[in-house]
Amino acid sequence: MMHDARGPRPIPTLEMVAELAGVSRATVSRVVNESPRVKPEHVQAVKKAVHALDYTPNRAARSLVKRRANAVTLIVPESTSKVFADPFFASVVQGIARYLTTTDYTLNMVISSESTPEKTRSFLLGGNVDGVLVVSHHSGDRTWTQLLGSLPMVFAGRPLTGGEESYYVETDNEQAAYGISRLLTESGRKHVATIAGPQDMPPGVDRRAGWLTAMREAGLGEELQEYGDFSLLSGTAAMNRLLDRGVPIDAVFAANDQMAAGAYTAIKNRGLRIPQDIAVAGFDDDSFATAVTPPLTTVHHPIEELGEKMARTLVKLIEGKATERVTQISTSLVIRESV
Amino acid sequence: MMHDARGPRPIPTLEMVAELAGVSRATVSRVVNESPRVKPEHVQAVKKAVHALDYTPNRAARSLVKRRANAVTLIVPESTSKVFADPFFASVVQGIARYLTTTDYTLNMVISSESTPEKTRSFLLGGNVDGVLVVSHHSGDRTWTQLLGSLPMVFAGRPLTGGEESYYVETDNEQAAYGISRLLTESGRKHVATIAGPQDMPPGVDRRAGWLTAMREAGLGEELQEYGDFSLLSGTAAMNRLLDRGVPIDAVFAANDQMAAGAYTAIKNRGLRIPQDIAVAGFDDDSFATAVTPPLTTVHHPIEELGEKMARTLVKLIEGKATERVTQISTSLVIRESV
DNA sequence: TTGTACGCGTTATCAA
DNA sequence: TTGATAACGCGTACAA
Repeated sequence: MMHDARGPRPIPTLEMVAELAGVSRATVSRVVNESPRVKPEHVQAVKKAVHALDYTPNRAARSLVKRRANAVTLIVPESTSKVFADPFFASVVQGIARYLTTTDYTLNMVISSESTPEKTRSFLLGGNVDGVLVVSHHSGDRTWTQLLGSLPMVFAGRPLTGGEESYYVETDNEQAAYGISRLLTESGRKHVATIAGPQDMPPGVDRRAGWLTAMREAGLGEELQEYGDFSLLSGTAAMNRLLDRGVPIDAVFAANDQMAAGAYTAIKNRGLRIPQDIAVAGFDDDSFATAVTPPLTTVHHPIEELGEKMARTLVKLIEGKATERVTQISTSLVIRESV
Repeated sequence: MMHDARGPRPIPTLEMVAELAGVSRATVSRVVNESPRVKPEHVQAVKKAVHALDYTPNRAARSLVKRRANAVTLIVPESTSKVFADPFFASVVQGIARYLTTTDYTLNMVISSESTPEKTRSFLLGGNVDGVLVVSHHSGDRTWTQLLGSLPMVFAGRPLTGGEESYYVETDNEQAAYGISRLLTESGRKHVATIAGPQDMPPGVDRRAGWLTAMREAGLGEELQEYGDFSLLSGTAAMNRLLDRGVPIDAVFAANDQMAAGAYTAIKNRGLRIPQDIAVAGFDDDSFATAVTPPLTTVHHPIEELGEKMARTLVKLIEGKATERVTQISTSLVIRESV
């Protein structure tokens, strides 16, 4: 019995398929690309050969002639990556990747290190990529809005700059924040505070606005505001500042779950009970929401879906199909035990 | 004043650079690839032209001739992605991406959806990728170990199968677990329990082993073991089972921070205090470690570094350079307030 | 030290 | 309906 001549299996080419199937390369190409006018028996022969050889088209060769990379790039600003405790990023990527595997676009990631913006820029503009996805908390980083004219781009969340022309997918933060704040006021709470996010990010601004609307509607005061940076510790600090004011507080809406979790610490440290003394509501429904005791009542924010829709929009854009410029993600209330 | 003739800027080619610099394409190519023997003045002229045109080599064309994709793929098994609450994944990717931007490899991600294993396989074997990184909790998924002979691969963590031949980066889980368990015994605790991870994953096995060694060394019993699945809720459940045994417990080592955080809930619900009544130690130093009260004493696990080393190893492998088959990541103790 | 010429694997054009 | 053949942009023997 002979040895297999092992070693790295040579990568099959279109030419090899053609030979095996007894047709020309052109015909194989047509079959592979599902071109209509090919004699059925040839189609069969080619498919059989493709299968036998386990042939996969060479992306590089294809890109070269089609002048298209069939790839989209996900940009992760370095600033985001440092605040990585946040489950947001992973979920968005998840959604993006999952959708893209159903297309034949490849997803590649770059960390836009401040050190080499040049390098990133020319990579993007060098024809290596058909489109760009930007996930950043400081959404719409100036750096990238410049690329807007040159390359299809989709942002996660409404960019602060260039919002009029750019494509993005966003949650209706204001509406959702309003909804959960109302939950607080309607349950009879009279002194409803908020721990708002940074006011230089849309989610920070909008979630605060939603709270504000609910307060006005309920005829409650607007004084009980403090700001955090979406981190857990900042939530604790903000809650402490609120409690230090010495005025009654019987509920608080935090602009995300991490800050809500932080608020728990401050509240419990003063011997106050959740929700009996102070009701707490959050936003995002991330892993922190169930990590705390009592489990947090919050806004369910389908982040993976956000990623998926970003990718879907980008692909349409690349292929020149009609697409909404802004896509809304819908949220829902998750009632747990903190209100 | 004339209008700029805007519109999508044509992508500059090597040929255009050559023309502008007044040399042949071959010379430009040599300059771009830092080939030594080029007349200095030509080098200057070419560099100038490259800059003027903002020229970037076309990856596709380059791949085609070099028969190399200059790309590595990160595989995320779908099973991992469903348990996405875990900060582990994001950090690993972070580390990988950050390192790769310093090389000229591109990082692309695929979710290995169970639905299309074929597609993934032929993508990988089709010459579109020079190497593969696998990040999975059930490390060394059978699916991928099959590729071992055909493509350079690096795993996050020691694979359960194929561990003898594959390249991987891992934390010395056992040593670290031993270290933090000793912290418990040496502080005078006499009834030290563990909430171990699943015994079908190396981190689960090894962290438990480390605890066991510490117990034996201290002459303490080995009975106080319960298992979780690394999730927060499983931590609570396991701790409850331990407490329900009705025997004394004055310390517990959880195999990760999430389970430790879960244990907090169970402990507090019984009116016990941390660390006065029960000391708690975790593993990973992830965001949960500081999210809980009191802050968790744990093992600092530099996950981003793990990602970086994976990428570094893979690149060496691809380029045929010598590399250790297994790389160890070192940990350290983080003393907070739970012990 | 430089340039010419060929080939990488694929698709597109055109003639048959 | 098919098959030659010419690009696509680049690297690299080889010759000069």
